[in-house]
Amino acid sequence: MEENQSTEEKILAAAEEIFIRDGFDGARMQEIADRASINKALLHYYFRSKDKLFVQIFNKKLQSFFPRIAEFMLQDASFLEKVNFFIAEYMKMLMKNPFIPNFILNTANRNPDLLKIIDSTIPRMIIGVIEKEIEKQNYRKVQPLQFIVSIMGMCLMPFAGKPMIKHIFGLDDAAFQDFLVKRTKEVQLYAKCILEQENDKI
Amino acid sequence: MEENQSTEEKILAAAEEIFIRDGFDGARMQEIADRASINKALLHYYFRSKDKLFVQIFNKKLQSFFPRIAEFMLQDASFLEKVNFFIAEYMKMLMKNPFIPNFILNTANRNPDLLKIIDSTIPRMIIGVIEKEIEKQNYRKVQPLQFIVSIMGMCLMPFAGKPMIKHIFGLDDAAFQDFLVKRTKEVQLYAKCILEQENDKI
DNA sequence: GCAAAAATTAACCAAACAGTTAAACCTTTT
DNA sequence: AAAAGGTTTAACTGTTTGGTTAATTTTTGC
Repeated sequence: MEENQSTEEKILAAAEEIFIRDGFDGARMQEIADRASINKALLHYYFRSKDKLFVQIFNKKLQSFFPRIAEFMLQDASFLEKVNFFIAEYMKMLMKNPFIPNFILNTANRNPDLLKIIDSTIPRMIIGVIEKEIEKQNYRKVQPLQFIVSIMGMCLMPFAGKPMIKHIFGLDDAAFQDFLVKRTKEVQLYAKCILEQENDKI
Repeated sequence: MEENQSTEEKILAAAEEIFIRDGFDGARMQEIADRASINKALLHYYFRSKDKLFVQIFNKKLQSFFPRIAEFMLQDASFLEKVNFFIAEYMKMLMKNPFIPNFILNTANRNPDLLKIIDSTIPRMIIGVIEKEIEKQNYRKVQPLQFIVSIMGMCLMPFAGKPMIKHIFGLDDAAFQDFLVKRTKEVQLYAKCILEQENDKI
């Protein structure tokens, strides 16, 4: 625990760790207090309830889950460049926050109402961009939603499924890390394959 | 609650529902008992502890998470046929058990030791088959592990991320169902694209 | 039909939990 | 320097939880 943090920051940092590791139901207020090196009553002094503290953490993490790519998507780079950029940025974020996918997806499944704060303007604008790009370019008629979900699935899977993948394929930490490092380029390649597939092959 | 089930079956059915919906920490023994229409003490009479009951459910679900495809993978159909079969079978299973991905992946993340019962012989055999097929056929040098993880990610994502996808893209139940129905063919198409990408394009 | 065994229940228990209270402590203001 | 307001703590509370116990009911074996 760093000393030069304010109490509120210490609490948020501790709560983030515990909630992300244990989920809402598994997390204990006492453990959050211990990790922040404060008395448990202070948690309630600052955040009133477990729910309110959790929502705070969840909303914060939810924002990093949706990459800030709006600006880039509207630039006039080629579509493939945009897709590659998205994949690279997203994988970078995931490498830094490997437990986000599980935390967000699981919480969203248990309590979909928490998603209400999301502003869907940007994701839907991206769909629009993709639709136009696909029509404009000689890419086959990929369904934008199916395409996006596939890209996200390919990016997220190694993180959401890490223990599973490591176990069934017998990878140690080094081997898994190697797998992760190579993943960005592989997903970018797959995206290119999917987009450039000629129409007559379908 | 069906009447012609044995008490043990009633408990297992109720526990499955509750554990899959709420996870281990969120589940309550009392609620499982209520749903099975029995006294809570009976749970412990039959399964001793919450942990033991949970492990029973988890192991059962874990098996359906790994499709029985060993036989098919060893037949002499074409590789693309095998991949398509895998995707179709897996999507079929997921349609029937839409909450499995979240339950399994989340539990595995929180408690990787529970994966120890998995027999990895078959998954690794499949890797071997893919390696041979890729070498034999004129497919480019796809990395088998990357390829499998991608296929699984594309299949699982709609289920693990259902509330998220529905919300950010504004889909109602019907629209999401439509998305799901079209998904199998789309993933099969993507898999084909990935495999058939000519070497010189890379 | 009856005794032994298995199944089921109501009542209970100790631990764990989120949240509260009232007092102590520190910092700022005047 | 002392009042005031914000911060922190120890101790506590009411409830929920997984699990137990001892008694009761049902089933089984003879």
